[in-house]
Amino acid sequence: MSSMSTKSAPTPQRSGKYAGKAASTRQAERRKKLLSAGIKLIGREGYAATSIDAVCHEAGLTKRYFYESFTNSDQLLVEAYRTVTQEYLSTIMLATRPHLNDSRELVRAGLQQAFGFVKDNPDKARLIMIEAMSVRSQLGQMYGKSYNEFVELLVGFTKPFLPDSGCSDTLLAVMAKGAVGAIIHLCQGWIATGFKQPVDELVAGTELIFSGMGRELGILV
Amino acid sequence: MSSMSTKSAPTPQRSGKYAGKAASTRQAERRKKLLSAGIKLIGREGYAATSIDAVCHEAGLTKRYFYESFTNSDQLLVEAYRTVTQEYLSTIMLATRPHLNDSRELVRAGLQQAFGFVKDNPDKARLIMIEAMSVRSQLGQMYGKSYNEFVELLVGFTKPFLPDSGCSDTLLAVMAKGAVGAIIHLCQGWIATGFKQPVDELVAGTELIFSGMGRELGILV
DNA sequence: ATTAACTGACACTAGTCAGTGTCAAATATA
DNA sequence: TATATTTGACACTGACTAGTGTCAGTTAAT
Repeated sequence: MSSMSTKSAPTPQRSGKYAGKAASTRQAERRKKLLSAGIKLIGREGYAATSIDAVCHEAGLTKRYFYESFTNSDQLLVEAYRTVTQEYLSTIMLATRPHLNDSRELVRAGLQQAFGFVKDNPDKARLIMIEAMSVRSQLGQMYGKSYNEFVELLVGFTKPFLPDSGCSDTLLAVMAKGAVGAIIHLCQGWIATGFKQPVDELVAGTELIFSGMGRELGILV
Repeated sequence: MSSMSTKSAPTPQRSGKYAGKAASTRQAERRKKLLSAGIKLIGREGYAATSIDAVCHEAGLTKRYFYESFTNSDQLLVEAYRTVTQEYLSTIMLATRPHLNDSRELVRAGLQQAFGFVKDNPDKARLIMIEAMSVRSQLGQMYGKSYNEFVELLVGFTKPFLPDSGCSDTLLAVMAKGAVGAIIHLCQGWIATGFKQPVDELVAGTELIFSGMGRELGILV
């Protein structure tokens, strides 16, 4: 197994640098290129229509480097999904940060960003909201997981305003999941129809749903 | 092009019957078998993993008969989707018919059936709620269309209870789409986790969402 | 019984794509 | 300059599958 003695370990003549960059740096750059290419193509053409060759071509790399960073296309999808979902959640958290103490403004800012991101990043949105759920294998769990993060974010937003009586946690969870589902579904339809409808209408309608839920939960609006 | 004269039109020696059934009957039966097989396999294994050969095998027929009824697997999916969606809507309309004048009971009965159908027909549910949306091509429009039928059903339910003031039609449409989205999304998660959660919890949570929306719209609850 | 339509099993083609291998050119160090 | 590593282009294999074709056996009617 291990190289034995004098001759079997040839003295490395290089440090791993190439084009002025360390091996790990280059590797990371390649991975990032592939990920971006994957996000773009899967979001634009769909997962089923996106071949590994196409991703590599889009990234300006060859297959060997694909298999350097991913074991198969499923894993690329999983990583792409994770990356974009993370980004999506981050931008929403960022947009809502200034409004954490005003429930009305909190909802508005959150929804504005939730829909705004989709319009500004249609490929990414298609990826996480449409393509991701079709794939079995690992992603099924993956999808559920990030989805829960989303739900937890919402519950986290809600909790501070909640009167401590009210409804059970399970019920609250169902409602939060439903609310997330409403947003996602509206986005899906919005994407499918080429963003015809103005953002404000979507936000306004969703706001009403949320404020209704708030009322139902005993939150003053 | 057209057959010319005396000899070119050989006298047909049969009426088209076979196994005691007319040609059109047999054709329809085969089509139905293929459709059922498609629904089962696509719902169970996913569209991407379902080959035409597999559908034919499941149906107990050979490929020639597939192409007798469908031009390609996309079309099978479209027809399967149309069929199952129709069935789904019908059962909901049936379940709600006795409660058209009591908004509370109407919602309860509708939701009970909306979730109940999913649990009773997991393959069909997976087909129309998960597999269908992933496919581009014709189905994109198809999906949007049936989806709208769903929304219109909901708006139709709501209208009789609606005070004529209130909100615009566009806003109402957004809310209805959101509500449908909430249900579908809850179902998707439910399917993915193997129906662990009891139906009643889902119904109860969704009821709250609906009653909140009702309040927001000025419907007395 | 003979003939023609129908049926089912299966062979065949052509295209796609995942995953691996080869080789020459480019780059860094000695 | 000489050597080893990194890189990119591309060939190659094997598996899968859509769509078409063939052919022998079965059924219905003359």
